[in-house]
Amino acid sequence: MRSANSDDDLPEVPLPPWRKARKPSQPRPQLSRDLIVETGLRVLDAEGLDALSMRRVAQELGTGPASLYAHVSAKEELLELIYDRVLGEVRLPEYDPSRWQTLLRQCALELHRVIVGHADVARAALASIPTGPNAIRLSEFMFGLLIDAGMPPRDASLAFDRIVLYVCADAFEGSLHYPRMKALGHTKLTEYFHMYVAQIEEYFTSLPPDRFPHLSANARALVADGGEARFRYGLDLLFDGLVARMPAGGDKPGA
Amino acid sequence: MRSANSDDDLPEVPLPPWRKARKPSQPRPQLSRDLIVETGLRVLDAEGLDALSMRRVAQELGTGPASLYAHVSAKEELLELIYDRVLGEVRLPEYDPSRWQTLLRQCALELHRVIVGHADVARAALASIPTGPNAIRLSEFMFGLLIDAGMPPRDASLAFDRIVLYVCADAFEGSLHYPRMKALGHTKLTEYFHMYVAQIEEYFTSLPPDRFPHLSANARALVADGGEARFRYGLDLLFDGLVARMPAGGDKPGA
DNA sequence: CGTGATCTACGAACGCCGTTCGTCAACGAA
DNA sequence: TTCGTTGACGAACGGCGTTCGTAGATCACG
Repeated sequence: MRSANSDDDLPEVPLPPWRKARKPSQPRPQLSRDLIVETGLRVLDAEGLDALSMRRVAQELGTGPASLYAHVSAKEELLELIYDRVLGEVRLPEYDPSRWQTLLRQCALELHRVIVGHADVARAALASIPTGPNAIRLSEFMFGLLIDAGMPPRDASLAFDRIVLYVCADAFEGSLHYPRMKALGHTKLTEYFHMYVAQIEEYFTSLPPDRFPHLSANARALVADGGEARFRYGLDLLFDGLVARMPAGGDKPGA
Repeated sequence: MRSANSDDDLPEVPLPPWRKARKPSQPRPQLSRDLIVETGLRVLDAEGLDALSMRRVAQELGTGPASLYAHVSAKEELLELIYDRVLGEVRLPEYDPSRWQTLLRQCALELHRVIVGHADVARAALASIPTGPNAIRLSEFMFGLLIDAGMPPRDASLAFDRIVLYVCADAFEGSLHYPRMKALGHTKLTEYFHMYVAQIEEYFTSLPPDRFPHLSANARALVADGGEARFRYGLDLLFDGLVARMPAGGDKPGA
Protein backbone atom coordinates (compact mmCIF):
# COMPACT_ATOMS: atom_id res chain seq x y z
CA MET A 1 0.00 0.00 0.00
CA ARG A 2 2.97 2.30 -0.30
CA SER A 3 5.45 2.02 -3.08
CA ALA A 4 4.32 2.36 -6.67
CA ASN A 5 2.89 5.50 -8.21
CA SER A 6 2.74 7.48 -5.06
CA ASP A 7 4.44 10.49 -6.66
CA ASP A 8 1.18 12.42 -6.73
CA ASP A 9 0.25 14.66 -3.86
CA LEU A 10 3.03 14.95 -1.24
CA PRO A 11 4.06 18.52 -2.18
CA GLU A 12 6.54 18.70 0.71
CA VAL A 13 9.29 17.17 -1.45
CA PRO A 14 10.50 19.87 -3.92
CA LEU A 15 10.01 17.64 -6.95
CA PRO A 16 13.29 17.13 -8.83
CA PRO A 17 13.70 19.35 -11.91
CA TRP A 18 14.17 16.56 -14.43
CA ARG A 19 10.94 14.55 -14.61
CA LYS A 20 8.79 17.25 -16.04
CA ALA A 21 5.32 17.65 -14.71
CA ARG A 22 3.87 14.12 -14.67
CA LYS A 23 3.74 11.99 -17.79
CA PRO A 24 5.69 13.93 -20.45
CA SER A 25 5.11 11.63 -23.41
CA GLN A 26 1.48 10.55 -23.13
CA PRO A 27 -0.57 12.84 -20.96
CA ARG A 28 -3.72 11.30 -22.49
CA PRO A 29 -4.09 7.54 -22.57
CA GLN A 30 -5.70 7.99 -26.00
CA LEU A 31 -8.88 6.31 -24.98
CA SER A 32 -11.18 5.75 -27.91
CA ARG A 33 -14.30 3.93 -28.96
CA ASP A 34 -12.39 1.35 -30.95
CA LEU A 35 -9.93 0.75 -28.16
CA ILE A 36 -12.77 0.21 -25.72
CA VAL A 37 -14.54 -2.17 -28.07
CA GLU A 38 -11.35 -4.10 -28.73
CA THR A 39 -10.60 -4.32 -25.03
CA GLY A 40 -14.13 -5.44 -24.29
CA LEU A 41 -13.90 -8.16 -26.90
CA ARG A 42 -10.63 -9.31 -25.41
CA VAL A 43 -12.18 -9.60 -21.97
CA LEU A 44 -15.18 -11.41 -23.41
CA ASP A 45 -13.04 -13.92 -25.26
CA ALA A 46 -10.86 -14.58 -22.27
CA GLU A 47 -13.38 -14.65 -19.45
CA GLY A 48 -16.87 -14.74 -20.93
CA LEU A 49 -19.75 -12.33 -21.12
CA ASP A 50 -20.45 -12.51 -17.40
CA ALA A 51 -17.04 -11.05 -16.68
CA LEU A 52 -17.55 -8.24 -19.17
CA SER A 53 -18.44 -5.29 -17.00
CA MET A 54 -17.78 -1.63 -17.49
CA ARG A 55 -15.49 -1.76 -14.50
CA ARG A 56 -13.60 -4.71 -15.87
CA VAL A 57 -13.01 -3.04 -19.22
CA ALA A 58 -11.98 0.19 -17.54
CA GLN A 59 -9.60 -1.67 -15.28
CA GLU A 60 -8.06 -3.36 -18.28
CA LEU A 61 -7.49 0.11 -19.69
CA GLY A 62 -6.01 1.35 -16.44
CA THR A 63 -8.77 3.79 -15.63
CA GLY A 64 -12.17 4.04 -13.96
CA PRO A 65 -15.56 3.10 -15.33
CA ALA A 66 -16.68 6.71 -15.69
CA SER A 67 -14.10 7.29 -18.38
CA LEU A 68 -15.85 4.93 -20.77
CA TYR A 69 -19.04 6.91 -20.87
CA ALA A 70 -17.44 9.63 -22.94
CA HIS A 71 -17.22 7.17 -25.83
CA VAL A 72 -20.07 4.77 -25.21
CA SER A 73 -23.53 5.71 -24.04
CA ALA A 74 -24.23 2.57 -22.05
CA LYS A 75 -23.22 -1.02 -21.65
CA GLU A 76 -25.85 -2.10 -24.13
CA GLU A 77 -24.27 0.06 -26.79
CA LEU A 78 -20.87 -1.39 -26.01
CA LEU A 79 -22.27 -4.90 -26.45
CA GLU A 80 -23.77 -3.95 -29.80
CA LEU A 81 -20.48 -2.48 -30.91
CA ILE A 82 -18.63 -5.59 -29.84
CA TYR A 83 -21.10 -7.77 -31.67
CA ASP A 84 -20.75 -5.77 -34.84
CA ARG A 85 -17.01 -5.95 -34.45
CA VAL A 86 -17.36 -9.72 -34.32
CA LEU A 87 -19.56 -9.70 -37.41
CA GLY A 88 -16.66 -8.01 -39.16
CA GLU A 89 -14.87 -11.34 -39.07
CA VAL A 90 -17.48 -12.97 -41.26
CA ARG A 91 -15.96 -13.63 -44.68
CA LEU A 92 -18.42 -13.41 -47.54
CA PRO A 93 -18.01 -15.59 -50.63
CA GLU A 94 -18.21 -14.17 -54.13
CA TYR A 95 -21.69 -13.04 -54.99
CA ASP A 96 -23.51 -15.32 -57.42
CA PRO A 97 -27.30 -15.58 -57.21
CA SER A 98 -27.39 -18.65 -59.44
CA ARG A 99 -25.75 -20.54 -56.58
CA TRP A 100 -27.93 -18.94 -53.96
CA GLN A 101 -28.47 -22.06 -51.92
CA THR A 102 -24.83 -22.94 -51.61
CA LEU A 103 -23.80 -19.41 -50.80
CA LEU A 104 -26.58 -18.73 -48.32
CA ARG A 105 -25.75 -21.94 -46.56
CA GLN A 106 -22.12 -20.99 -46.53
CA CYS A 107 -23.04 -17.65 -44.97
CA ALA A 108 -25.04 -19.30 -42.25
CA LEU A 109 -22.23 -21.70 -41.43
CA GLU A 110 -19.66 -18.92 -41.46
CA LEU A 111 -21.79 -16.72 -39.22
CA HIS A 112 -22.25 -19.60 -36.84
CA ARG A 113 -18.55 -20.33 -36.85
CA VAL A 114 -17.60 -16.75 -36.08
CA ILE A 115 -20.12 -16.35 -33.28
CA VAL A 116 -19.25 -19.65 -31.65
CA GLY A 117 -15.59 -18.65 -31.91
CA HIS A 118 -16.12 -15.77 -29.49
CA ALA A 119 -17.13 -17.39 -26.21
CA ASP A 120 -20.69 -16.46 -25.37
CA VAL A 121 -21.02 -13.40 -27.57
CA ALA A 122 -24.15 -15.12 -28.88
CA ARG A 123 -26.06 -13.78 -25.90
CA ALA A 124 -25.25 -10.26 -27.01
CA ALA A 125 -26.01 -11.21 -30.60
CA LEU A 126 -29.49 -12.40 -29.80
CA ALA A 127 -30.26 -9.58 -27.43
CA SER A 128 -29.34 -6.75 -29.74
CA ILE A 129 -31.15 -5.68 -32.87
CA PRO A 130 -28.07 -5.27 -35.02
CA THR A 131 -27.78 -2.16 -37.15
CA GLY A 132 -24.02 -1.79 -37.31
CA PRO A 133 -22.14 -1.57 -40.60
CA ASN A 134 -21.01 -5.18 -40.57
CA ALA A 135 -24.51 -6.41 -39.82
CA ILE A 136 -25.83 -4.39 -42.73
CA ARG A 137 -23.15 -5.72 -45.00
CA LEU A 138 -24.07 -9.29 -44.14
CA SER A 139 -27.77 -8.57 -44.44
CA GLU A 140 -27.39 -7.03 -47.87
CA PHE A 141 -25.51 -10.08 -49.06
CA MET A 142 -27.91 -12.71 -47.75
CA PHE A 143 -31.09 -10.82 -48.48
CA GLY A 144 -29.81 -9.94 -51.95
CA LEU A 145 -29.14 -13.57 -52.75
CA LEU A 146 -32.74 -14.47 -52.09
CA ILE A 147 -34.09 -11.51 -54.03
CA ASP A 148 -31.86 -12.07 -57.04
CA ALA A 149 -32.71 -15.76 -56.98
CA GLY A 150 -36.26 -14.75 -57.66
CA MET A 151 -37.91 -14.72 -54.29
CA PRO A 152 -40.61 -12.13 -53.61
CA PRO A 153 -39.27 -9.42 -51.29
CA ARG A 154 -41.58 -10.20 -48.39
CA ASP A 155 -40.70 -13.88 -48.48
CA ALA A 156 -37.03 -13.09 -48.81
CA SER A 157 -37.28 -10.79 -45.81
CA LEU A 158 -38.92 -13.47 -43.70
CA ALA A 159 -36.59 -16.23 -44.85
CA PHE A 160 -33.46 -14.20 -44.23
CA ASP A 161 -34.69 -13.17 -40.83
CA ARG A 162 -35.51 -16.75 -39.81
CA ILE A 163 -32.15 -18.09 -40.88
CA VAL A 164 -30.21 -15.51 -38.90
CA LEU A 165 -32.44 -16.04 -35.90
CA TYR A 166 -31.85 -19.76 -36.05
CA VAL A 167 -28.09 -19.42 -36.35
CA CYS A 168 -27.88 -17.04 -33.41
CA ALA A 169 -30.27 -19.09 -31.32
CA ASP A 170 -28.26 -22.25 -31.81
CA ALA A 171 -25.04 -20.47 -30.99
CA PHE A 172 -26.69 -19.02 -27.93
CA GLU A 173 -27.92 -22.38 -26.74
CA GLY A 174 -24.46 -23.80 -27.14
CA SER A 175 -22.90 -20.89 -25.31
CA LEU A 176 -24.97 -21.64 -22.23
CA HIS A 177 -22.53 -24.38 -21.41
CA TYR A 178 -19.73 -21.89 -21.30
CA PRO A 179 -20.50 -20.32 -17.90
CA ARG A 180 -21.65 -23.68 -16.54
CA MET A 181 -18.33 -25.22 -17.41
CA LYS A 182 -16.52 -22.40 -15.68
CA ALA A 183 -18.76 -22.69 -12.64
CA LEU A 184 -17.94 -26.37 -12.30
CA GLY A 185 -14.27 -25.67 -12.54
CA HIS A 186 -13.78 -27.74 -15.63
CA THR A 187 -11.14 -26.59 -18.01
CA LYS A 188 -11.26 -29.35 -20.60
CA LEU A 189 -14.25 -28.93 -22.87
CA THR A 190 -14.53 -32.58 -23.90
CA GLU A 191 -14.35 -33.72 -20.32
CA TYR A 192 -17.15 -31.40 -19.32
CA PHE A 193 -19.37 -32.50 -22.19
CA HIS A 194 -18.79 -36.13 -21.46
CA MET A 195 -19.95 -35.62 -17.92
CA TYR A 196 -22.87 -33.48 -18.95
CA VAL A 197 -24.12 -35.94 -21.57
CA ALA A 198 -23.81 -38.86 -19.17
CA GLN A 199 -25.82 -36.95 -16.62
CA ILE A 200 -28.65 -36.15 -19.00
CA GLU A 201 -28.77 -39.67 -20.33
CA GLU A 202 -28.97 -41.08 -16.84
CA TYR A 203 -31.79 -38.68 -16.05
CA PHE A 204 -33.83 -39.82 -19.04
CA THR A 205 -33.13 -43.44 -18.28
CA SER A 206 -34.30 -43.00 -14.72
CA LEU A 207 -37.70 -41.66 -15.75
CA PRO A 208 -40.63 -43.98 -14.99
CA PRO A 209 -41.25 -45.90 -18.22
CA ASP A 210 -44.99 -46.07 -17.74
CA ARG A 211 -45.42 -42.33 -17.77
CA PHE A 212 -42.58 -41.39 -20.11
CA PRO A 213 -42.13 -44.42 -22.36
CA HIS A 214 -40.51 -42.65 -25.29
CA LEU A 215 -38.07 -40.54 -23.35
CA SER A 216 -36.89 -43.33 -21.09
CA ALA A 217 -36.60 -45.85 -23.92
CA ASN A 218 -34.60 -43.51 -26.15
CA ALA A 219 -32.28 -41.88 -23.66
CA ARG A 220 -29.26 -42.83 -25.70
CA ALA A 221 -30.64 -41.36 -28.92
CA LEU A 222 -31.65 -38.16 -27.14
CA VAL A 223 -28.08 -37.34 -26.29
CA ALA A 224 -26.39 -39.00 -29.26
CA ASP A 225 -25.71 -35.94 -31.38
CA GLY A 226 -23.71 -32.99 -30.25
CA GLY A 227 -23.93 -29.32 -31.06
CA GLU A 228 -22.67 -29.26 -34.60
CA ALA A 229 -24.90 -32.11 -35.84
CA ARG A 230 -27.92 -30.54 -34.22
CA PHE A 231 -27.16 -27.22 -35.83
CA ARG A 232 -26.79 -28.73 -39.29
CA TYR A 233 -29.96 -30.74 -38.96
CA GLY A 234 -32.03 -27.65 -38.21
CA LEU A 235 -30.35 -25.72 -40.97
CA ASP A 236 -31.17 -28.53 -43.38
CA LEU A 237 -34.80 -28.42 -42.32
CA LEU A 238 -34.97 -24.69 -42.98
CA PHE A 239 -33.28 -24.95 -46.36
CA ASP A 240 -35.55 -27.77 -47.45
CA GLY A 241 -38.50 -25.52 -46.85
CA LEU A 242 -36.73 -22.67 -48.53
CA VAL A 243 -35.98 -24.58 -51.70
CA ALA A 244 -39.58 -25.74 -51.89
CA ARG A 245 -40.69 -22.12 -51.77
CA MET A 246 -38.19 -20.78 -54.29
CA PRO A 247 -39.76 -20.31 -57.75
CA ALA A 248 -36.82 -21.80 -59.62
CA GLY A 249 -35.86 -24.40 -57.02
CA GLY A 250 -32.40 -24.65 -55.52
CA ASP A 251 -29.00 -24.93 -57.08
CA LYS A 252 -26.69 -27.76 -56.14
CA PRO A 253 -27.47 -30.50 -58.67
CA GLY A 254 -24.18 -32.13 -57.81
CA ALA A 255 -22.07 -29.85 -55.62
CA MET B 1 -47.78 5.41 6.31
CA ARG B 2 -49.01 4.86 9.83
CA SER B 3 -52.01 2.76 10.52
CA ALA B 4 -51.87 -0.91 9.63
CA ASN B 5 -49.65 -3.48 11.30
CA SER B 6 -47.60 -1.14 13.42
CA ASP B 7 -48.14 -3.16 16.59
CA ASP B 8 -44.62 -4.58 16.60
CA ASP B 9 -41.77 -2.93 18.49
CA LEU B 10 -42.70 -0.02 20.77
CA PRO B 11 -42.01 -1.84 24.06
CA GLU B 12 -42.62 1.30 26.18
CA VAL B 13 -46.33 0.55 26.24
CA PRO B 14 -46.87 -2.27 28.80
CA LEU B 15 -48.54 -4.51 26.24
CA PRO B 16 -52.10 -5.32 27.28
CA PRO B 17 -52.52 -8.81 28.73
CA TRP B 18 -55.04 -10.04 26.16
CA ARG B 19 -53.24 -10.15 22.79
CA LYS B 20 -50.83 -12.92 23.54
CA ALA B 21 -47.22 -12.49 22.59
CA ARG B 22 -47.24 -11.20 19.00
CA LYS B 23 -49.03 -13.01 16.21
CA PRO B 24 -51.07 -15.73 17.86
CA SER B 25 -52.58 -17.22 14.73
CA GLN B 26 -49.78 -17.25 12.16
CA PRO B 27 -46.35 -16.94 13.70
CA ARG B 28 -44.87 -18.24 10.44
CA PRO B 29 -45.69 -16.52 7.18
CA GLN B 30 -45.78 -20.02 5.68
CA LEU B 31 -43.19 -19.26 3.12
CA SER B 32 -42.82 -22.05 0.63
CA ARG B 33 -41.28 -22.90 -2.70
CA ASP B 34 -44.57 -22.71 -4.53
CA LEU B 35 -45.46 -19.40 -2.95
CA ILE B 36 -42.11 -17.97 -3.94
CA VAL B 37 -42.46 -19.23 -7.52
CA GLU B 38 -45.99 -17.90 -7.78
CA THR B 39 -44.93 -14.53 -6.41
CA GLY B 40 -41.98 -14.41 -8.76
CA LEU B 41 -44.21 -15.13 -11.72
CA ARG B 42 -46.57 -12.38 -10.62
CA VAL B 43 -43.71 -9.88 -10.49
CA LEU B 44 -42.46 -11.09 -13.85
CA ASP B 45 -45.84 -10.71 -15.50
CA ALA B 46 -46.42 -7.31 -14.03
CA GLU B 47 -43.02 -5.69 -14.39
CA GLY B 48 -40.87 -7.87 -16.58
CA LEU B 49 -37.84 -10.05 -16.05
CA ASP B 50 -35.55 -7.12 -15.33
CA ALA B 51 -37.60 -6.26 -12.28
CA LEU B 52 -37.53 -9.84 -11.04
CA SER B 53 -34.87 -9.77 -8.35
CA MET B 54 -34.58 -11.79 -5.20
CA ARG B 55 -35.07 -8.61 -3.25
CA ARG B 56 -38.18 -7.71 -5.19
CA VAL B 57 -39.77 -11.11 -4.63
CA ALA B 58 -38.86 -11.03 -0.96
CA GLN B 59 -40.30 -7.56 -0.61
CA GLU B 60 -43.52 -8.73 -2.22
CA LEU B 61 -43.63 -11.44 0.44
CA GLY B 62 -42.93 -8.96 3.21
CA THR B 63 -39.53 -10.33 4.13
CA GLY B 64 -35.85 -10.07 3.26
CA PRO B 65 -33.98 -11.72 0.41
CA ALA B 66 -32.14 -14.13 2.69
CA SER B 67 -35.38 -15.86 3.56
CA LEU B 68 -35.79 -17.15 0.02
CA TYR B 69 -32.62 -19.16 0.07
CA ALA B 70 -34.11 -21.74 2.40
CA HIS B 71 -36.42 -22.80 -0.43
CA VAL B 72 -34.46 -21.94 -3.55
CA SER B 73 -30.77 -22.45 -4.05
CA ALA B 74 -30.16 -19.47 -6.32
CA LYS B 75 -31.87 -17.06 -8.63
CA GLU B 76 -31.19 -19.35 -11.56
CA GLU B 77 -33.13 -22.13 -9.90
CA LEU B 78 -36.00 -19.77 -9.22
CA LEU B 79 -36.10 -18.83 -12.89
CA GLU B 80 -36.16 -22.47 -13.92
CA LEU B 81 -38.98 -23.16 -11.51
CA ILE B 82 -40.92 -20.19 -12.82
CA TYR B 83 -40.38 -21.34 -16.37
CA ASP B 84 -41.58 -24.83 -15.58
CA ARG B 85 -44.56 -23.35 -13.81
CA VAL B 86 -45.32 -21.46 -17.04
CA LEU B 87 -44.94 -24.66 -19.06
CA GLY B 88 -47.67 -26.08 -16.87
CA GLU B 89 -50.10 -23.84 -18.72
CA VAL B 90 -49.45 -25.61 -22.00
CA ARG B 91 -52.52 -27.64 -22.90
CA LEU B 92 -51.78 -30.80 -24.82
CA PRO B 93 -54.21 -32.14 -27.41
CA GLU B 94 -55.31 -35.76 -27.44
CA TYR B 95 -52.49 -38.04 -28.47
CA ASP B 96 -52.80 -39.46 -31.98
CA PRO B 97 -49.63 -40.28 -33.91
CA SER B 98 -51.50 -40.63 -37.19
CA ARG B 99 -52.08 -36.88 -37.06
CA TRP B 100 -48.54 -36.13 -35.90
CA GLN B 101 -48.03 -33.10 -38.07
CA THR B 102 -51.19 -31.35 -36.98
CA LEU B 103 -50.61 -32.11 -33.32
CA LEU B 104 -46.95 -31.23 -33.30
CA ARG B 105 -47.72 -27.97 -34.96
CA GLN B 106 -50.46 -27.34 -32.47
CA CYS B 107 -47.97 -27.98 -29.66
CA ALA B 108 -45.50 -25.52 -31.09
CA LEU B 109 -48.15 -22.84 -31.46
CA GLU B 110 -49.48 -23.48 -27.97
CA LEU B 111 -46.02 -23.35 -26.45
CA HIS B 112 -45.36 -20.10 -28.27
CA ARG B 113 -48.66 -18.67 -27.11
CA VAL B 114 -48.02 -19.53 -23.49
CA ILE B 115 -44.50 -18.16 -23.45
CA VAL B 116 -45.42 -14.95 -25.20
CA GLY B 117 -48.28 -14.58 -22.75
CA HIS B 118 -45.86 -14.17 -19.85
CA ALA B 119 -43.95 -10.98 -20.59
CA ASP B 120 -40.30 -11.77 -21.25
CA VAL B 121 -40.17 -15.18 -19.62
CA ALA B 122 -38.69 -16.34 -22.92
CA ARG B 123 -35.31 -15.11 -21.77
CA ALA B 124 -35.46 -17.51 -18.87
CA ALA B 125 -36.81 -20.22 -21.17
CA LEU B 126 -33.89 -19.98 -23.54
CA ALA B 127 -31.30 -19.66 -20.80
CA SER B 128 -32.34 -22.69 -18.82
CA ILE B 129 -32.01 -26.31 -19.79
CA PRO B 130 -35.45 -27.38 -18.70
CA THR B 131 -35.78 -30.57 -16.69
CA GLY B 132 -38.88 -29.78 -14.66
CA PRO B 133 -41.93 -32.04 -14.65
CA ASN B 134 -43.91 -29.90 -17.06
CA ALA B 135 -41.02 -29.70 -19.48
CA ILE B 136 -40.68 -33.48 -19.39
CA ARG B 137 -44.39 -33.89 -19.94
CA LEU B 138 -44.28 -31.69 -23.02
CA SER B 139 -41.13 -33.39 -24.28
CA GLU B 140 -42.62 -36.85 -23.94
CA PHE B 141 -45.64 -35.77 -25.93
CA MET B 142 -43.80 -34.10 -28.80
CA PHE B 143 -40.94 -36.57 -28.99
CA GLY B 144 -43.39 -39.47 -28.77
CA LEU B 145 -45.40 -38.14 -31.69
CA LEU B 146 -42.35 -38.21 -33.92
CA ILE B 147 -41.29 -41.66 -32.75
CA ASP B 148 -44.72 -43.19 -33.12
CA ALA B 149 -45.07 -41.60 -36.53
CA GLY B 150 -42.15 -43.70 -37.60
CA MET B 151 -39.17 -41.42 -37.26
CA PRO B 152 -35.84 -42.94 -36.22
CA PRO B 153 -35.07 -41.95 -32.61
CA ARG B 154 -32.03 -39.87 -33.41
CA ASP B 155 -33.86 -37.87 -36.04
CA ALA B 156 -36.83 -37.47 -33.75
CA SER B 157 -34.54 -36.20 -31.04
CA LEU B 158 -32.97 -33.63 -33.32
CA ALA B 159 -36.25 -32.54 -34.86
CA PHE B 160 -37.97 -32.11 -31.53
CA ASP B 161 -35.03 -30.19 -30.17
CA ARG B 162 -34.92 -27.83 -33.13
CA ILE B 163 -38.61 -27.06 -33.00
CA VAL B 164 -38.53 -26.16 -29.33
CA LEU B 165 -35.41 -24.08 -29.87
CA TYR B 166 -37.05 -22.19 -32.69
CA VAL B 167 -40.22 -21.52 -30.72
CA CYS B 168 -38.30 -20.21 -27.73
CA ALA B 169 -35.94 -18.19 -29.87
CA ASP B 170 -38.76 -16.44 -31.66
CA ALA B 171 -40.53 -15.72 -28.40
CA PHE B 172 -37.28 -14.39 -27.02
CA GLU B 173 -36.69 -12.11 -29.97
CA GLY B 174 -40.17 -10.75 -29.64
CA SER B 175 -39.74 -10.22 -25.93
CA LEU B 176 -36.77 -7.93 -26.52
CA HIS B 177 -39.22 -5.20 -27.35
CA TYR B 178 -40.77 -5.52 -23.96
CA PRO B 179 -38.07 -3.73 -21.92
CA ARG B 180 -37.46 -1.30 -24.78
CA MET B 181 -41.07 -0.29 -24.75
CA LYS B 182 -40.94 0.27 -21.02
CA ALA B 183 -37.74 2.27 -21.35
CA LEU B 184 -39.34 4.58 -23.86
CA GLY B 185 -42.32 5.11 -21.62
CA HIS B 186 -44.78 3.71 -24.12
CA THR B 187 -47.76 1.97 -22.68
CA LYS B 188 -49.70 1.17 -25.82
CA LEU B 189 -48.18 -1.77 -27.65
CA THR B 190 -49.49 -0.92 -31.11
CA GLU B 191 -48.30 2.64 -30.81
CA TYR B 192 -44.81 1.52 -29.90
CA PHE B 193 -44.62 -0.95 -32.76
CA HIS B 194 -45.83 1.61 -35.24
CA MET B 195 -43.03 3.93 -34.21
CA TYR B 196 -40.46 1.18 -34.19
CA VAL B 197 -41.37 -0.12 -37.64
CA ALA B 198 -41.37 3.36 -39.10
CA GLN B 199 -37.92 3.94 -37.65
CA ILE B 200 -36.46 0.76 -39.10
CA GLU B 201 -38.03 1.37 -42.48
CA GLU B 202 -36.62 4.86 -42.60
CA TYR B 203 -33.21 3.51 -41.71
CA PHE B 204 -33.25 1.02 -44.56
CA THR B 205 -34.53 3.63 -46.96
CA SER B 206 -31.75 5.98 -46.01
CA LEU B 207 -29.03 3.48 -46.84
CA PRO B 208 -26.89 4.38 -49.87
CA PRO B 209 -28.48 2.51 -52.79
CA ASP B 210 -25.18 1.89 -54.54
CA ARG B 211 -23.74 -0.11 -51.69
CA PHE B 212 -26.94 -1.64 -50.33
CA PRO B 213 -29.26 -1.88 -53.34
CA HIS B 214 -31.48 -4.66 -52.08
CA LEU B 215 -31.97 -3.41 -48.56
CA SER B 216 -32.71 0.16 -49.56
CA ALA B 217 -35.04 -0.84 -52.38
CA ASN B 218 -37.05 -3.23 -50.27
CA ALA B 219 -37.32 -1.31 -47.02
CA ARG B 220 -41.06 -1.63 -47.01
CA ALA B 221 -41.02 -5.40 -47.52
CA LEU B 222 -38.40 -5.80 -44.79
CA VAL B 223 -40.74 -4.46 -42.14
CA ALA B 224 -44.02 -5.58 -43.70
CA ASP B 225 -44.72 -8.62 -41.55
CA GLY B 226 -44.99 -8.56 -37.79
CA GLY B 227 -44.08 -11.10 -35.18
CA GLU B 228 -46.81 -13.67 -35.67
CA ALA B 229 -46.37 -13.95 -39.45
CA ARG B 230 -42.61 -14.26 -39.07
CA PHE B 231 -43.05 -16.99 -36.50
CA ARG B 232 -45.43 -18.99 -38.69
CA TYR B 233 -43.23 -18.65 -41.71
CA GLY B 234 -40.25 -20.15 -39.93
CA LEU B 235 -42.39 -22.88 -38.44
CA ASP B 236 -43.67 -23.71 -41.92
CA LEU B 237 -40.12 -23.96 -43.19
CA LEU B 238 -39.21 -26.37 -40.42
CA PHE B 239 -42.28 -28.53 -40.92
CA ASP B 240 -41.73 -28.71 -44.68
CA GLY B 241 -38.33 -30.18 -44.02
CA LEU B 242 -39.77 -32.46 -41.37
CA VAL B 243 -42.45 -33.89 -43.63
CA ALA B 244 -39.88 -34.52 -46.33
CA ARG B 245 -37.83 -36.54 -43.84
CA MET B 246 -40.71 -38.53 -42.39
CA PRO B 247 -40.89 -42.07 -43.85
CA ALA B 248 -44.65 -42.03 -44.29
CA GLY B 249 -44.98 -38.34 -45.13
CA GLY B 250 -47.25 -35.99 -43.20
CA ASP B 251 -50.88 -36.13 -42.34
CA LYS B 252 -53.18 -33.31 -43.31
CA PRO B 253 -54.49 -34.28 -46.75
CA GLY B 254 -57.34 -31.83 -46.22
CA ALA B 255 -57.29 -30.60 -42.64
C1' DC C 1 -42.13 -33.30 30.37
C1' DG C 2 -37.56 -31.83 29.16
C1' DT C 3 -33.99 -31.33 25.69
C1' DG C 4 -31.09 -31.32 22.08
C1' DA C 5 -31.09 -31.42 16.96
C1' DT C 6 -32.98 -29.57 12.94
C1' DC C 7 -35.04 -26.36 10.15
C1' DT C 8 -36.95 -21.70 8.85
C1' DA C 9 -36.74 -16.70 9.05
C1' DC C 10 -34.11 -12.83 8.52
C1' DG C 11 -31.04 -8.53 9.72
C1' DA C 12 -26.65 -7.34 8.37
C1' DA C 13 -23.08 -7.32 5.59
C1' DC C 14 -19.81 -8.29 1.45
C1' DG C 15 -18.45 -7.43 -2.95
C1' DC C 16 -20.05 -6.73 -7.13
C1' DC C 17 -22.72 -3.97 -10.75
C1' DG C 18 -24.27 0.29 -14.19
C1' DT C 19 -24.51 4.89 -14.12
C1' DT C 20 -24.18 10.01 -12.72
C1' DC C 21 -22.08 14.08 -10.87
C1' DG C 22 -18.65 17.39 -10.20
C1' DT C 23 -14.00 18.57 -10.81
C1' DC C 24 -9.93 19.28 -13.17
C1' DA C 25 -6.55 19.30 -16.75
C1' DA C 26 -5.72 19.71 -21.60
C1' DC C 27 -6.72 21.68 -25.93
C1' DG C 28 -8.50 24.61 -30.02
C1' DA C 29 -10.26 28.89 -31.47
C1' DA C 30 -10.47 33.78 -30.86
C1' DT D 1 -3.60 35.07 -23.65
C1' DT D 2 -8.13 33.87 -22.65
C1' DC D 3 -12.04 31.12 -22.63
C1' DG D 4 -15.26 27.65 -23.82
C1' DT D 5 -15.28 22.83 -24.82
C1' DT D 6 -14.14 18.32 -24.09
C1' DG D 7 -12.09 14.02 -22.27
C1' DA D 8 -10.56 11.73 -18.00
C1' DC D 9 -11.80 10.22 -13.65
C1' DG D 10 -12.55 9.94 -8.25
C1' DA D 11 -16.44 9.49 -5.63
C1' DA D 12 -20.69 8.21 -4.77
C1' DC D 13 -25.65 6.33 -5.37
C1' DG D 14 -28.74 2.78 -5.49
C1' DG D 15 -29.37 -1.85 -6.60
C1' DC D 16 -27.97 -6.55 -7.18
C1' DG D 17 -27.04 -11.95 -5.70
C1' DT D 18 -25.45 -14.28 -2.05
C1' DT D 19 -23.53 -15.62 2.70
C1' DC D 20 -23.19 -15.55 7.60
C1' DG D 21 -24.68 -15.64 12.17
C1' DT D 22 -28.45 -15.71 15.12
C1' DA D 23 -32.82 -16.43 16.97
C1' DG D 24 -36.89 -18.74 17.33
C1' DA D 25 -40.03 -22.55 16.24
C1' DT D 26 -40.68 -27.57 15.59
C1' DC D 27 -40.11 -32.16 16.43
C1' DA D 28 -38.08 -36.80 17.58
C1' DC D 29 -36.69 -39.04 21.39
C1' DG D 30 -35.57 -40.03 26.06
